[in-house]
Amino acid sequence: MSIAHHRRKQPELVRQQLLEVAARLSLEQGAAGVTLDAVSHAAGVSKGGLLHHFPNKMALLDGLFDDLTGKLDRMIAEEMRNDPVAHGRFTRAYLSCVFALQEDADAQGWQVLTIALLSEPQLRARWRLWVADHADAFVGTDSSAACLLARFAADGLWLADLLKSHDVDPPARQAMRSHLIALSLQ
Amino acid sequence: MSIAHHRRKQPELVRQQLLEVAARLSLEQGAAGVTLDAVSHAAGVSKGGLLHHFPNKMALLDGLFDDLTGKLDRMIAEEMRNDPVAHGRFTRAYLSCVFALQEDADAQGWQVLTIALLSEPQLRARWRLWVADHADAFVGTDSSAACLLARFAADGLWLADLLKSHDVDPPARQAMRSHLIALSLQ
DNA sequence: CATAAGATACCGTCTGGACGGTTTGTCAAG
DNA sequence: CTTGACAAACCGTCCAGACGGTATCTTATG
Repeated sequence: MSIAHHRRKQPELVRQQLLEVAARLSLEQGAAGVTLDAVSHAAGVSKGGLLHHFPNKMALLDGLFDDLTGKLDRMIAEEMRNDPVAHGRFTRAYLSCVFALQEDADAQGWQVLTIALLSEPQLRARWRLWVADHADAFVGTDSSAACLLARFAADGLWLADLLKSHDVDPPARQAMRSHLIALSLQ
Repeated sequence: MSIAHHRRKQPELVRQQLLEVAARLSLEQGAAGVTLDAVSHAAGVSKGGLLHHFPNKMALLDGLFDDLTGKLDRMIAEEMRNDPVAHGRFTRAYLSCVFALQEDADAQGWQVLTIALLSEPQLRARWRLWVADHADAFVGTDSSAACLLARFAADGLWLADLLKSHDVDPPARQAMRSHLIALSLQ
């Protein structure tokens, strides 16, 4: 009898909403705040409704993972298309994405994902796979020590942002980025 | 009637054991695996026994935090004492510790701490404090962009080790370290 | 086009188990 | 004999997931 029961059905939108809410909740309340009850309620859907879209909690986290790595892959592909230099091309695209992500609307999603990644061994394994796939794919152009270092530094900055442990002002950020791009070309 | 009741009392040892086990458990089973039941059982102590040493779960995590940051502080101080160059001295000490930590017995502890840090807003705050304190203390010598970058890169490598997402062989590791030390001197 | 017959998208309740924490009791050391 | 170091049973809460139902959508058929 409730609203959602009678409103126009929009499964894809509800699904998206659930993922979005899951990301937001973990930001605000920590990973422990991501409960089926909380997510479904905040998304304006019953728990049964949530479990219809995602048969269990892991599936929800997997959905988040797919969603975000999908976007990341597309962003990276886009960046790589605009880069004429082969050597370090993937690394530079990765850098661009990580630096862009700080102000992006998806930043929240990435943050929850990081937390979930570290917490859930299963998602850790999926991330490992993602990294291995890309390392394989770009072994010819991006396997140098310098490129690896540049990517690690980007990860470190990203981690600092996540923990809000350092405050890096925009000019310093830009300088850092230039430095890392130079590294990727070396 | 049980063993622990009759064995020679050794509270400090039990306390240490509990911290150690908590670290190990989260490594093997993820942060969710760190339950009072699991920790106490694996440490050969009852839950009541655990709660005697740590009045609640947060106190256990706090204990872990104190234990590890204490060790880190001592390691850093030790490294800094042996470094004649003032500029970037803290950064180099930090680098040494992070690189040393990979093979260290405490590595596990640090890994659980990272996970807990990301999961628990309260511990995030404590880490923020630690970073702020050290940034203040060494603002004269280690606040350059190059030093910050070097530390970020070390964090990134550490994260990669935690996630086991990249495999960096020892020579590459060494090269990376040299590079970062050079950065800290620049 | 109408409509029956599924298929899909939900709702709301219930349950079993886990988990953090309390309380009470017991033993041993000083 | 007091106190610290545990044990063991217990409690309230929360949570993942199951289940049975209802409403809307789609499709095929007459």
